[in-house]
Amino acid sequence: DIVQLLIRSESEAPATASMTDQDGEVSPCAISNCKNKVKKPSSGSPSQPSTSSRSFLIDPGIGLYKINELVDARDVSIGAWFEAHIENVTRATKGHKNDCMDSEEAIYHIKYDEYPESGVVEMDINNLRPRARTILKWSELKVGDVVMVNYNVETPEERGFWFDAEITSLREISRTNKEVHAKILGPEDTINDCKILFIEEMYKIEKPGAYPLTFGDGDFKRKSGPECKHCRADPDRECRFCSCYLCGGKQDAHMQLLCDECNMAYHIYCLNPPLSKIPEDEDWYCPSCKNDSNEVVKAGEKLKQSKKKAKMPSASTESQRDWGKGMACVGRTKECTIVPSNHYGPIPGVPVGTTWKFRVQVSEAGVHRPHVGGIHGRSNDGAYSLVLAGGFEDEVDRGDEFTYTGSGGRDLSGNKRIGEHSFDQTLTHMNRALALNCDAPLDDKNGAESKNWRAGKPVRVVRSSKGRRISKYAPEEGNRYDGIYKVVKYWPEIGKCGFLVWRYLLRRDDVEPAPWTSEGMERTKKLGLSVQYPEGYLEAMASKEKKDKVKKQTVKQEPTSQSNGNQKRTIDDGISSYFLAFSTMRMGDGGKGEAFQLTQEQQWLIREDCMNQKLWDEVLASLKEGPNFLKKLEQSFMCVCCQELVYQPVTTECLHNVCKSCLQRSFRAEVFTCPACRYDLGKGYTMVHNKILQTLLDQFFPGYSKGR
DNA sequence: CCATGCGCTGAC
DNA sequence: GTCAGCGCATGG
Repeated sequence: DIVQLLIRSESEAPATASMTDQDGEVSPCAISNCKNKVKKPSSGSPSQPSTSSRSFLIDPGIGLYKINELVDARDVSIGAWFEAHIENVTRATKGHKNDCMDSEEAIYHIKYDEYPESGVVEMDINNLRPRARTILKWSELKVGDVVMVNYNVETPEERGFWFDAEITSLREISRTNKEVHAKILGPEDTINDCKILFIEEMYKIEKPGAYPLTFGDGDFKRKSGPECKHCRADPDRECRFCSCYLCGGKQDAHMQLLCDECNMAYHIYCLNPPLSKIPEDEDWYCPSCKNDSNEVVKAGEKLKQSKKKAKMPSASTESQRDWGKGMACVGRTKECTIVPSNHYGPIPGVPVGTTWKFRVQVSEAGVHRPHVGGIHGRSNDGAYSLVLAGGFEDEVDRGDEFTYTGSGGRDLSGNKRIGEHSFDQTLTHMNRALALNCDAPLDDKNGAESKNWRAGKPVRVVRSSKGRRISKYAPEEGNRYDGIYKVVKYWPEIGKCGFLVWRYLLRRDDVEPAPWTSEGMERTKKLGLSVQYPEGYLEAMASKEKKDKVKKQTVKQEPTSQSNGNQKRTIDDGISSYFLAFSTMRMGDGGKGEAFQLTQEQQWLIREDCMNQKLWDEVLASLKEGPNFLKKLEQSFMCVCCQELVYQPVTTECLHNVCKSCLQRSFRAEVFTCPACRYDLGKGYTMVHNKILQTLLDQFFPGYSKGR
């Protein structure tokens, strides 16, 4: 399966090393390194690449592309054409192969040769159009041209998605219609006379053989029944090439205009304003397709400043500072996907006591997502987490109980993130969110107190070392996750700053011991929780301070530097219960940490999930590794399609676990094989939701289902 | 699209 | 030691 290949390529490709490769060489296709199941052609031809057939329209190493919408815009103008090498294809976030072919969310990493400063950009395949292969027009077709064709040819055989064909004859039927015959160029199945049915989505090959001949491996199967001549699907099914993009109708084909940019069809009468007749001009572009030649960035030209950047104050100032180099302005490199951003309660796998040097890391871990803000919440829902950083002198911290101050009331002029207190706070935005956590009716005048504070919504609390100036519970370094607290009451008052502030009383309600208690310290030690630094940070600091020959850090950082932890859950009430999951086993071989203890129910469920017995055996072997158990579990039950923990898993006959929705998407695209191993499941396959596995995963990763 | 923000660092 | 001011994620 293509998606799997992409994923493999991510793990096998030397990501950063090859990114900096400046020699201009086309990097070998990462996909070809994979042990994929795509059948190689049995005989080679000079023009056939030595790599196995590639499965994607976009290949490493091919030329000029257009970005309409960047997932990560960095320094690139949206809508720009630019010249680039596809460095490797890293990830298809969603969708099956066939979906990716003509739609949504495949994400690529590419390298700009001309714009090395732009680095890695992720983009949406749908907005990435190969221009090195000219999109053809009927008027340009000549006998002898080599073109890329796919399902637009009528052949006696079933074919893959894309292959080269040489035009052998042309006969003009009308201004808009030609009968075109071609010879397919291929190593094993040269077909002398095939008919090209339509030309949309067809590309002229400027250097025949320079591109892979085959992009698919024959997944497209001709159907025996009636079919649309464009998509070859059921004639009643909507086809993007012959249905009007606006009304969806197929009628009045002679009244349809095809956009020369996106190739979509439009009824002239559906347009706004409508056209009375087919325009004389050869080219026509639909309203949503820009065709501004100023937008094309030629090789060697500088990219235009992106709109977003142009708006920023930095555009007008001539600052010499190299913003973005240090940790002041970096972006996330990871994202917590195991639970949604509006998740209440602990993050599965992050034990109390986990400490990160920088706020951005806390964000990556999903414990407190905003980079700067103190409260994370939603004004109509509640607050999920907060950071105690001693921003207000009049806050009191007694460890298991503390007062906290809302946000706002600060003068942020001058593009600041924190500033002088200069006006009253209101119970809106995050302040309202935090108030909603209190189990009492909202009162934005006088505040409120809960009669049953434990019934409030849980808040993850992080203490920052900055809080040391007012609190002895703050960590010495970095930001430490201290567990779950609840809002006991909140009230407005005039703070030391002289303005009205909203104040909150939070009280700890967590079964995991607090890090400053003796029990907590012991556990921190046992789990080996030391301050985590960003990857390469310590090394960078060390080389920066060469004069300090004395190595301060004797503790070597673990390569993944990710926090680990374990937990189990019986009631999903948002209260941390990792602690119950551990038995304090003694580790004989120097292994640190606590072993993960399964409940009776979990043991029973695992035994019941007999189809996954082999997988469970593997996973259970890491029970002793405590903190690594959940990691291993997550890996083992990852869906190959969406790259996340399987949701509503279907365990296939070939013993792979795929999200039901992912499998359904594959089936909708008429691919009836297992996404993991291509085992033919058959069109009539009944997808059975493995509820036992779902129950188990919900227990191990509380909250993850809610994000799906 | 815009507003918000209990960080962070290099320059002074 | 102080401080200006950046990108970024997030919510609305």
